[in-house]
Amino acid sequence: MTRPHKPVRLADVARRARVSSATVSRVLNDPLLVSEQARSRVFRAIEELKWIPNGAAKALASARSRTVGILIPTLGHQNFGVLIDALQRELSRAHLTLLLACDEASPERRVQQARKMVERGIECLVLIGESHPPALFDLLDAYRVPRVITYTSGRDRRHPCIGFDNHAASVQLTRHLLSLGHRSFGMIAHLVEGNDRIQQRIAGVQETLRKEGITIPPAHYAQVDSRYVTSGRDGLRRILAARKDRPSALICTNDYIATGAIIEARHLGIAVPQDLSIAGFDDTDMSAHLNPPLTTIRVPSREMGEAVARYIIDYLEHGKAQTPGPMEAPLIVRESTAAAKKTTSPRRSRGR
Amino acid sequence: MTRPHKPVRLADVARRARVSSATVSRVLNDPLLVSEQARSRVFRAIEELKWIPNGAAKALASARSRTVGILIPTLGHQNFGVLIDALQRELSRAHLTLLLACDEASPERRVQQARKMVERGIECLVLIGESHPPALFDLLDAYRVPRVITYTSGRDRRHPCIGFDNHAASVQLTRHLLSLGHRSFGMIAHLVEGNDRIQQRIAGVQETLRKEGITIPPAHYAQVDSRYVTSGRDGLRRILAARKDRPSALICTNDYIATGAIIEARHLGIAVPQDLSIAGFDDTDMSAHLNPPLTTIRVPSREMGEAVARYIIDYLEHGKAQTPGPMEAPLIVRESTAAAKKTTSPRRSRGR
DNA sequence: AAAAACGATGAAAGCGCTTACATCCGACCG
DNA sequence: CGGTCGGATGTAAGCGCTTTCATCGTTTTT
Repeated sequence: MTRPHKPVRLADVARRARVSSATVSRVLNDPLLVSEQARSRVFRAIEELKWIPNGAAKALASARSRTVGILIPTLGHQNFGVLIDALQRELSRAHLTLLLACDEASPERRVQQARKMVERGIECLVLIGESHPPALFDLLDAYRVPRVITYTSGRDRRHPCIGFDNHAASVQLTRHLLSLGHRSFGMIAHLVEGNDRIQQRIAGVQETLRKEGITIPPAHYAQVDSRYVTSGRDGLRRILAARKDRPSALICTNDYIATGAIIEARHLGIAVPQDLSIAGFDDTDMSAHLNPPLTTIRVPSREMGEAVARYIIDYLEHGKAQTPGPMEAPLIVRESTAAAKKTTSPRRSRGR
Repeated sequence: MTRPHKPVRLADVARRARVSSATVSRVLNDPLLVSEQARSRVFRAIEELKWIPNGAAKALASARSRTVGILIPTLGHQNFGVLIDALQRELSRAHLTLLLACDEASPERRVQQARKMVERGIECLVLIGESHPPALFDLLDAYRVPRVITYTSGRDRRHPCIGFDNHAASVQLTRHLLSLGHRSFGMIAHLVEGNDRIQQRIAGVQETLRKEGITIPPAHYAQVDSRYVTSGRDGLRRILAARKDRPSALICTNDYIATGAIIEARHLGIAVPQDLSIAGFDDTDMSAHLNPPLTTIRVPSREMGEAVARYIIDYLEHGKAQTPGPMEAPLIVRESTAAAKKTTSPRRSRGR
């Protein structure tokens, strides 16, 4: 049942190299403390014995696990994959390993996963977004586990955040559509409980429109339950079925959904962007290649992953830690958005 | 620098519950050994003290890390994400945590990552595909680390494999095209060093064609270097530029590439499937929604992740372990493939 | 030349758990 | 009623490292 023990231990190496175990340990952790001579004997002994140190013992004795945890909603979303990919690569350069857990559905299970990780001794926990059950943060506080939040630049200043401003990006996107003369908007949003990033994107749109005296009629607002292509198709169909008039611009909370909307539009014979402008959020691999190419916000996944890693390494190894400012999430204008056809309904006066 | 110590230890719980430390440990690991009374006192004490056991100490004392490692080429590919997602969810139900490392590029670095994991005491390593540096397997052997290989059903019987037969699936796909009357084939392949799965897919196509006396002319075989959409576009462009005649069917080694090919075809005014049939491999989220929907092989990512988890749990917890047989990777016929136009060049006689 | 300082090393005490092994106690047996 | 058994518990010896502190030559200082 139990894995048979590998018998080589640090003590064996010490014996072989004719030094004390303390010296072997020093060779590994602070080589300069040891004389050239002893050091090379130790290295040779390690080689010869093919010794691999026991991480658990190391962690126990040093109170350092050299492990970082990440709690992610899902790995089905390419952007998260890219982020983690970058994060892991960077961390590994500092000899830190990544403990991964996925959980979107239940906040309680999320706390449980976090507890498991604390038990594992993670030295830092990476979280996506700010909205997590208080119990989760309490846990981290109680055990003094540093945390870093990513994929958002953070609304409240309670935690270190490394990411971009979902709200601002959303505002920018909306302004783009407004500047093209659009006055009638639709939206397809995937709203998962406690997904603050999406909420901010939605809020960004609505607030910006409200300033222009525009609201999205309920019938033109489709709430869907998955983040994938199908939802975009469903969403658009629902919006078109709801009323006889149709929005001239459609904003989707991510690119998968926007892709679905573009696809469905073509299916229904609606010309994009002539009859309907469509915009997304994320800039997926595919987005530039759609027909028409999708106007969207480019989310800096890789950059976030790398920045998070740098932050963690600085914090853990050098004690100092500085979150970089909010990152750029630029608007990428492509051909899925275009000027609105000349207004058919009387222009409302500007609000405010 | 070092994280301040959380002072609650098992001994504190023992004291509070008025039992020995052994009893506390037993409550956690084998509750039935302990009387109802003592047990509940211990549980209460744990509650009150908010004790979280120290995983490193646990691992050291028990020689069990309850940790599983996975080495993955990249997280940028949705299918890998889905696989890991499923794997992690299942493992966590058995209180096993997942250590993740990504590395595609360098085989040496892969071995290094594996070494790190062995140091961490992983009880099993999950690998994608069979082709890895011998040093990697030597390492696992030396430390008696069980392994399971996935994303392939395995050619050599040296390791437990849980996956599907890339070669067979590829044959099936090719036969489909042949049965539609195609005789002139092109291929876009992304060939990464030591990617056995892709090699098998390619071999499956070529062998099947050869049996019909067909070979893919070098000019119609585009080797690309990324697995993403852009490569598909580039690949198709290259193929079309190379000769004046054009294949009637195009096989791509994955769906991202096939997607790119479809997109580029439309761009160039080539009708799919009338002028060119295109097939992929993977069945991405998008594939069913492309225009036209993509004929492909459905890769059972989620199923593989779950099956791998089950296998590991059985092996680790119950000692017995049985790999399920090869999994289904069905051909999904959609509209991107159709009957070849009536042959324009004289039909070759059947080979062999 | 004695004192002080330093660099290299070793001895040994943990780190916080698990797990033989020993012990105790009441139930059950002949 | 003494002896045996078995369940519940405690004692204490590790698990394989790190790290403090002491030790011991060697330099450097005064």
